[in-house]
Amino acid sequence: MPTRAKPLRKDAQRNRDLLIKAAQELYAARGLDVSLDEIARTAGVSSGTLYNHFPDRADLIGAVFADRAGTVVRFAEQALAMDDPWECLVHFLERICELQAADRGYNDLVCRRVPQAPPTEGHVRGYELMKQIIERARDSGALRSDVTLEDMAFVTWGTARTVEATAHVRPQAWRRQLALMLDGLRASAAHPLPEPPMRPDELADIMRECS
Amino acid sequence: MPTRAKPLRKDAQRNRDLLIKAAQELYAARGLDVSLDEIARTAGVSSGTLYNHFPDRADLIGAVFADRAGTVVRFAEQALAMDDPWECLVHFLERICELQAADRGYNDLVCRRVPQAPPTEGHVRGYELMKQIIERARDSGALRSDVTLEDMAFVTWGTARTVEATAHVRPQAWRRQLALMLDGLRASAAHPLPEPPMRPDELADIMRECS
DNA sequence: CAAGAAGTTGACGGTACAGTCAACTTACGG
DNA sequence: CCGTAAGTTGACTGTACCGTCAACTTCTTG
Repeated sequence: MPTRAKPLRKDAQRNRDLLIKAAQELYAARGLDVSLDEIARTAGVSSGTLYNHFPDRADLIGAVFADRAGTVVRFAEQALAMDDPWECLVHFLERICELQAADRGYNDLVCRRVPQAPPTEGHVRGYELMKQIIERARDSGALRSDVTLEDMAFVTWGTARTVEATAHVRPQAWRRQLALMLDGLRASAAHPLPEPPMRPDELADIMRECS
Repeated sequence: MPTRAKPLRKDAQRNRDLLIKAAQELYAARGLDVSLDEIARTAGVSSGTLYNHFPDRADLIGAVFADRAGTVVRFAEQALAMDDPWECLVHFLERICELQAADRGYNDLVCRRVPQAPPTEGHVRGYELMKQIIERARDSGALRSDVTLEDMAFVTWGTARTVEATAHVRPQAWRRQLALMLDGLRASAAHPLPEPPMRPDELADIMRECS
């Protein structure tokens, strides 16, 4: 089945691409708070055209980051191809955090008050692969047995603000934070945890709401 | 030496207090992005009065959080009164994170794009005490030897977004994240770190700019 | 209890942004 | 190459916010 139900007119497609490109660049550089007017201006079209293609702000964000789920899936697959289960986990988390560090928009998306990204099938697949990564690392005895997939959100959230804060002065600082966190995730480091892990549905709620 | 250079008029003092109280409550509940108009409205005064007392947004924020440095100092002193150096560190960090969790305004202040909080002498004292806490824990052999005071920023930044994200669904989730991070800070968990620690002046830059 | 100093008011001007729409322009099928 | 559907434009409305100020009110002091 082909992608488009309605084959977009030539100029319309061109403008759509220009808008997504402009939005992508502005988001990457300055986060998701860029005004829609500025995106239209940067793309060289009028604001009306923007609203024509993307009625809601979320539509534009969705279009810009549509491929990101696929990128994450690729990272996960690359990681799973590695021999050592622990290295696999480390490699995957590093890649994710690099993505956050390289794109402020994506960093925001991770859980800022963003007008709702719709959960695609790519997300589901990424979720499955991440589960594999975690389970493999845990079964190998390298990852502590009391952490869950949901705990990985702590890595992401933890990195998120550090990336923002240190972007200008020390853009690699998050690597140090991640390394400290990883040392805390090793089975050999395990001490009892105070709070039960988040349930999958709780995490889904959190991702969805972002009040 | 008394506090005031100019003894404020009675009603002026009352309005000032009302404004600070209103700002404090709104900040705590919704973060630092509350509009100045709303603060004035909540306090029951006109916007002109607000600008009269606090010409700049930073002045108001400064007034609201003037006592926070003192609170941190108290926490540090309480912690240092404890016997076990490791417990001392844990206790202190938990208190700080509890502060973040209880007050969205403070959580923002930790390093959001905030219009500059002026560094007071209370800050300096807090800094000194924190240094003591770290050194004690390190000298005792409980805290890994390759972490510095500046690394504690990772704890704060890490907690910051987690608190935001989980506030509604799992307000205590940060405790689990903190516990994982603490396990990574133990000497027994130490693996080589990839990035050199932030220098004090770098961290100061980061806190100051918040571009 | 004056009288002026100190403080307050709320309407006002300016700016930035979201979103709409009638008039115009362009592309495409026949 | 023409007619129409598809798409674009940019001015416009509405809203929310910051910050100012001249006229007004309240406190204080002698």
